[in-house]
Amino acid sequence: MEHSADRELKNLIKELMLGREFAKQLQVHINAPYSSHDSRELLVHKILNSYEKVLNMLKGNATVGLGEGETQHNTGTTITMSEPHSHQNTGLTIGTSESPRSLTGSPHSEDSDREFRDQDPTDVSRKRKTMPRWTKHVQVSPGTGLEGPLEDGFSWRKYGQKDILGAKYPRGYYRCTHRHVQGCLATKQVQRSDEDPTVFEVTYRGRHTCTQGSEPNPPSALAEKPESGSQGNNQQITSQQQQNQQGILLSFQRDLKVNTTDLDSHNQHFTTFDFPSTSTTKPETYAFLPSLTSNNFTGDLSPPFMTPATSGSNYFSVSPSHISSYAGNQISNTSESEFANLISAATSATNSPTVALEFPLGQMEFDPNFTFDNSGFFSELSQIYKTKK
DNA sequence: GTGATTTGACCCCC
DNA sequence: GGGGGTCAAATCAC
Repeated sequence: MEHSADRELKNLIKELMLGREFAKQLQVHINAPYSSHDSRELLVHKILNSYEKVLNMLKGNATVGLGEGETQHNTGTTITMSEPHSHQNTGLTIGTSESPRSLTGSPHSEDSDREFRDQDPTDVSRKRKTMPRWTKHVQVSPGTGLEGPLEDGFSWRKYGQKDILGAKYPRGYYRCTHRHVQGCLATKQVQRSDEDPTVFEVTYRGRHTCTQGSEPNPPSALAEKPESGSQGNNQQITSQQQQNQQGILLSFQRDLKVNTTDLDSHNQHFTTFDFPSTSTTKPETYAFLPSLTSNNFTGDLSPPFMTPATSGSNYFSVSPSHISSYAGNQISNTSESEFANLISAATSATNSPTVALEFPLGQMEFDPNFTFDNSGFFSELSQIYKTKK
């Protein structure tokens, strides 16, 4: 079994190294004016594929459920992450094998779902099943006139509304505005609560694969228009999304409360986030994922945690220097430090939540200056991984 | 003119 | 077969 673990670990490392190589290539492309959008997308796709393989490997070995009604409680809004295969909010094995299908799809297609379905119906079915879901309960202040829950930092486009059996109010269906351009598959559903019309149940599905870097929003968009129609969840960190984070924070501070009642009891290994009720924390200290397609990495490595708005996203933040150092490193380190770097790169290269949640981060103590290229951390991580076998 | 929303219809999954 | 999710044409708003 030990040998098996070693072998799997080597496979993990191998796959991560592959991903890192793609990331390096991507970095070159990002900085190269001649690089085409398609080639960058292809690289992103390769990277994601690589990391998803890793995540699947990890899932098979270190699956950790958050348990029923996994929530995070801080100020009042309830966030519930759902088992991807289940339509019930019964728990979470955070992680999805879904790949950003539209990254390779034709961006001109309005109907990306159907197009994809035509390509591989079976896969679509699987993707739909494995699409990560998480739900927020958002209370709006009466009299705000808001019919839908709040901007949350992303731009959404409504594509449907349907009356739901047994529900007083229709359910609204939204998808990412960048779906066509960037193939972002993030969607959300907004359902007003029967019991309390001021409460909206917002169910997010899928991850934001949009970088939004290719069409940056005005930096002040959120700050100046906090009540704008843009809504959504956060999955990646780009320059724009960092701004989005501010909007998210403002939004959550204003309207949301995070219920983490059951979280600790279900998994004490998790690094729980502490969502501040006041806005003294820098947005970038929240763990939003640096986008691969943006070289505008920001953020220090403040304590990693996940914000409700990033449920289903990474909660590692990586500093630019770290990223660049990864890209510049030769693969010549010890296996553990290499693993450390790779994991770090991996966590920065995918917005899948799997890595973060399936590593018992809580066993490590994070200090405010912690960095993920800390080889000690990954040495321990590697050790934990082995002992779980 | 362009982009967002509405809404009836269609498709898929349970 | 029914319900939920999505599509896409029509309509609206800017």
